[in-house]
Amino acid sequence: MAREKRIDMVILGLLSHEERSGYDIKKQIDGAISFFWKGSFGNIYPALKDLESGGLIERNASNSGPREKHTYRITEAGAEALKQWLRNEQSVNELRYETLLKLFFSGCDDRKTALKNIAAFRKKVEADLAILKGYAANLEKVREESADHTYYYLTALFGIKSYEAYLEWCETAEKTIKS
Amino acid sequence: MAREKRIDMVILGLLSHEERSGYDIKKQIDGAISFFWKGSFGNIYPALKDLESGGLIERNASNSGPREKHTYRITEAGAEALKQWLRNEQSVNELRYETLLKLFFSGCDDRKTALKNIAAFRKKVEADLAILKGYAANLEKVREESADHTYYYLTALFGIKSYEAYLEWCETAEKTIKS
DNA sequence: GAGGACATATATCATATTGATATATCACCT
DNA sequence: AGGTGATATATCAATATGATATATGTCCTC
Repeated sequence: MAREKRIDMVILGLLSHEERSGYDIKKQIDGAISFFWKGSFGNIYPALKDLESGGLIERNASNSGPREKHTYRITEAGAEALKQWLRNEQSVNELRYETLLKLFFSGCDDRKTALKNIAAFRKKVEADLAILKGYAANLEKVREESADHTYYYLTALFGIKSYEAYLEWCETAEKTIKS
Repeated sequence: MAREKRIDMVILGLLSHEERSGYDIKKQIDGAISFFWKGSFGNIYPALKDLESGGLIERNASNSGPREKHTYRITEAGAEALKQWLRNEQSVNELRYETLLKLFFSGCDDRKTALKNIAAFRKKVEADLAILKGYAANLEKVREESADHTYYYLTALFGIKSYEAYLEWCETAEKTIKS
């Protein structure tokens, strides 16, 4: 069997707080979640249909607005499935870093190429780190309000710590390659 | 268009050093490369055929041994394609961390679940860190021999620095959740 | 030397994901 | 009236994953 559909769990997790449409879900994933998990319309919409036919979510009556938009709510079975997944300690954690792949094969070209790739990586990391820091600062203010905010904060902190380590590594890597 | 086939570049990079079979390539990816890029038979074998028909690699005459095994060598066109890719500064770098996804939604269950997931994550990171450290120690010894080894070492160092940051984060996360 | 376990070697398939594109409405500004 | 960009859903080709199928070679043990 191929890997389980994690997008199902992302959807259930997001719906556990509030009713949402597919479009809303995509926007949310693109925000806070995207740095550790991705989602696309191409898997969100089919997943919504599957979850509905499996009884894990229910579709609300078309909203009153003029535009076609259907929101979904989580069912009890859905909440149970979400909990089961949370309680399963086995998790897939993987990196897909093309920058490291290029560095690994950098012996095939001169060192300037390697340095350029590291410089581009550093630039991206610096930009993303600034975003994460702003996000975490906002979350820290509201951490007392609910446990959820604490968890959101901790995922952001993970990114901050990682990215800071990446920047330190860039220093070392640049020095090593130049020497 | 869907994302470019990076497996092609992994194969070209590996073949740029030595002739190999699909099986050899898989083994190599599973070793040093797997912590930042994955490959499977399901995409390696089709990619070998595509690369061959595109003239980027050539298949050697079946080897003398009794078992079916064909090795491939890189062509000049293949080496050029590899360089072009190396010189393209745009790279896809992404995380897929189910542990963070679970943590993000941990408000749906009690804090014990969150702590268990972090503990499992920590255990895995500690094990992988030990492997990476052993790998890096071996590479440091032979770093003078060729530029390649320096690059291999730097990718391992990236893993070590990241994983050490992860472990620090685990400490903070556990304390925060318990308090 | 028969049998089992495991590594070697290639191939294929169902499922999952990505990234792009298509289509259409709505909100806002000029 | 026209343009831009956000909202909203849907679908598709290309790609990747993980499992399975098939078969041979090697090594150890009983």
